[in-house]
Amino acid sequence: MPRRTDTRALMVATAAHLLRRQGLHSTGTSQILAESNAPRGSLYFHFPEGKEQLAIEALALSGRELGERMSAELDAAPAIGDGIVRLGEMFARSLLASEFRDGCPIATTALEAAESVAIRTACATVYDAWSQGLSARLEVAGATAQDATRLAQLVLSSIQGALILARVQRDPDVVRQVTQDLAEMVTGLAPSEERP
Amino acid sequence: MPRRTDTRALMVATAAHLLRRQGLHSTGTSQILAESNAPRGSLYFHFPEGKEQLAIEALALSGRELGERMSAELDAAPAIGDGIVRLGEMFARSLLASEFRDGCPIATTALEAAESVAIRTACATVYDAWSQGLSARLEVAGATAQDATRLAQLVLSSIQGALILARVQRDPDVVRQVTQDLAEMVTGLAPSEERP
Amino acid sequence: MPRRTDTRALMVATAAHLLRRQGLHSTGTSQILAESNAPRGSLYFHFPEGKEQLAIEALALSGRELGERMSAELDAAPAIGDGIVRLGEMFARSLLASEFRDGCPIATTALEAAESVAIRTACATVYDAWSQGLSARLEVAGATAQDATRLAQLVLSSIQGALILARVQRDPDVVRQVTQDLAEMVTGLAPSEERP
Amino acid sequence: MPRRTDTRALMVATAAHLLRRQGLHSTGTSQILAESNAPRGSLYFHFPEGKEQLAIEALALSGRELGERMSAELDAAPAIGDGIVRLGEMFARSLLASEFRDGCPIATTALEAAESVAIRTACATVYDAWSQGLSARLEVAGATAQDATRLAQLVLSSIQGALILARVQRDPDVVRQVTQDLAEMVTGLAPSEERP
DNA sequence: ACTCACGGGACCTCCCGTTTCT
DNA sequence: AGAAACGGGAGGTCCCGTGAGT
Repeated sequence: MPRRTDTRALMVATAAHLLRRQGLHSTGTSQILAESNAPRGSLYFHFPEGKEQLAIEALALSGRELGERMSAELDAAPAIGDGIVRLGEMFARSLLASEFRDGCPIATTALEAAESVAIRTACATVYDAWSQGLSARLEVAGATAQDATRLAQLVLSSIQGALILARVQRDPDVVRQVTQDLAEMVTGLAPSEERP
Repeated sequence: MPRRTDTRALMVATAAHLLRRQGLHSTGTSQILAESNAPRGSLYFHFPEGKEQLAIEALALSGRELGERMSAELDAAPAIGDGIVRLGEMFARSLLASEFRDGCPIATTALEAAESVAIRTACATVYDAWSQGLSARLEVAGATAQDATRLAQLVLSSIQGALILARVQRDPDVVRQVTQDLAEMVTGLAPSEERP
Repeated sequence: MPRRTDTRALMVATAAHLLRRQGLHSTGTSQILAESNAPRGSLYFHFPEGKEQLAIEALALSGRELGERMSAELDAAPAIGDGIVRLGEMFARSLLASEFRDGCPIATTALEAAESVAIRTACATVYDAWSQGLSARLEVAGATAQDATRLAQLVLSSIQGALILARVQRDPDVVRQVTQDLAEMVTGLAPSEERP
Repeated sequence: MPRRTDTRALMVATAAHLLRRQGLHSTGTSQILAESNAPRGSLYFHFPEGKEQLAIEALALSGRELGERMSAELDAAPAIGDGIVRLGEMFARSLLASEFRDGCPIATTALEAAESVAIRTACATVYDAWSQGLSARLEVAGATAQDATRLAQLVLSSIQGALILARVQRDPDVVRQVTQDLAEMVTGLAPSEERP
């Protein structure tokens, strides 16, 4: 017997997937419903606020999932620099596997939905979380708190931008190059406990 | 009859402005028409292919205009690093002056319009031009051709990404920080004729 | 909630009526909706394929209804010839009662919609059904299978053509004359069981 | 040096061609203009009343041209019955050569444009002319004036209807069968001077 | 004599949200 | 909870006709 949350969760997951590929305005509620095998009415039962509420939850889900994948990649490498390179590889693979449709699951919606405060906030929250994840690992690698924050923003920005360029150029190389450059930049860092 | 190009050019400029702020799907032809004080019929007279053709010309216009502004900023500083910092300042000012609506005039459309090859190509062309502008100045500053290309992509990516983050966080600081970090990175470059 | 078929059926009936009088291109979805007292959204709920799907169902409805009326007229006369004359009378009355607007409910759309295979097929199906109805009765009246088929096509063609002429001339006499001529032609037939 | 009537005549001919294939509502002024290589303004210079005036002239042209072809076919056969069969062959060839697009050049517009008195009249005029051409030859073949008129209407109606059926069935056989049946029907006629 | 550009209405489609009935 | 149907606004496209300008 299907639990009541199943349909709801499926709708969020479907929305997350479509938002990543198409953005907010290209993703109709009808498409979400069709791909979730759910009738129209169910959307407004589970999400009384409608499309926006669903989108916000979808962004949060994408943020969590991709955040975990990013953490896993970073932790899989001994040095932070290698971790960043792995990040680039991961995104490059996503792009190739999806014919350059799967870039950042947040960026498209973030740029489109400038008019909605709620959606903008949801995007900001995800970016903050990712940034903190990066920052924490940069501190462990030897950066001061301040440097870590700055470097995390730089790394995040560069990858975000590279994903845009890669999509329009249909070539994942930018992502790889950028992450390699970033890796070199952070290689100088020493483990924090060994600093004078 | 007004000179034939007036209305047409105004429509392209209006579209460029709206595309930068809202992206493609949030910008209706009606809005473009209304803000251009043009009747419906004129759109399909001047742009037989419709909205897509108008969008492509608008993207090209934005690309040209912003490209020139970027070049001007880069050339206004003695060192390439300072030029990049000026770039960041310029974008930060745009964001503040527009309540964080005016970011990159290409990025939103680039991410939204993945389905349209013509629009994607138009975006790619603009990014290429910008990248080459950066690359040329990096070569003058002493980078090898190969390094210049890589660094240009890194600079462009970082700024693109920082503009996204700045918009959702409603804080232009990321742009400033990122450009400062990039400036440091390129400071080591020496004018090419002085290299060993 | 009203029983599910009401609005839908009303829309088909309205479309059938308008198609008969105006043809496909002169009949806007707005007019169909207005005369059905239905909101826009209902059209694409009940007919996901849009106007074409609605038109096809309307043609089928007209074909069925008029087919039954034709059968009734044919069966109301003892001899097939008299039946054909009754057919002519029926069409003449329709023309007069509608100020020459109600001719054949299929013909206008059939000629207009040459570009749409689906609509053409729908029209062909109706004509086939009518032709077979005629043919069956001609066989009963003594015609061989082959003659019945040919005569049915002749009768159908003549009436179709006469309806066009009657509309443009605003005079139903052509229809009456043609059906009388056709009646004479089939009077020679003897009931099949009495044939040598 | 092109005479001023050249463009005008070309537009009428183009319109006649398109009206035959597509009918009135499917034929935009833009298409006529494009296929005539004429600018928009020229239409209203040569035809101040606009599309309707052009359509009326086009219908008249088609009526004249096809009337002459029909007369030629009728006169090319010794007996009126054979002439009618030739008529059928001619129409069957037109259908086949045009992938069933070229039927009667008047009928589609006649049925579509019920709302316009002027167009309806133009169609009626053409049908009258054709009918009289047929009638005259039937009289020569031995029919009384009254019979000739009736038979002409029957022949015209049958062919008109058969052209509709042939188009939707994508098979020109109806036209051939119908004209053969009509031929048999008029074979009994004797040259008028030999009648008692 | 001819043309560019305007002018805006109407077309079909599709959207998102709601209501009412099972 | 789910499902069917309503409700109407807005989307992009394309139409036909008109004047100001050569």
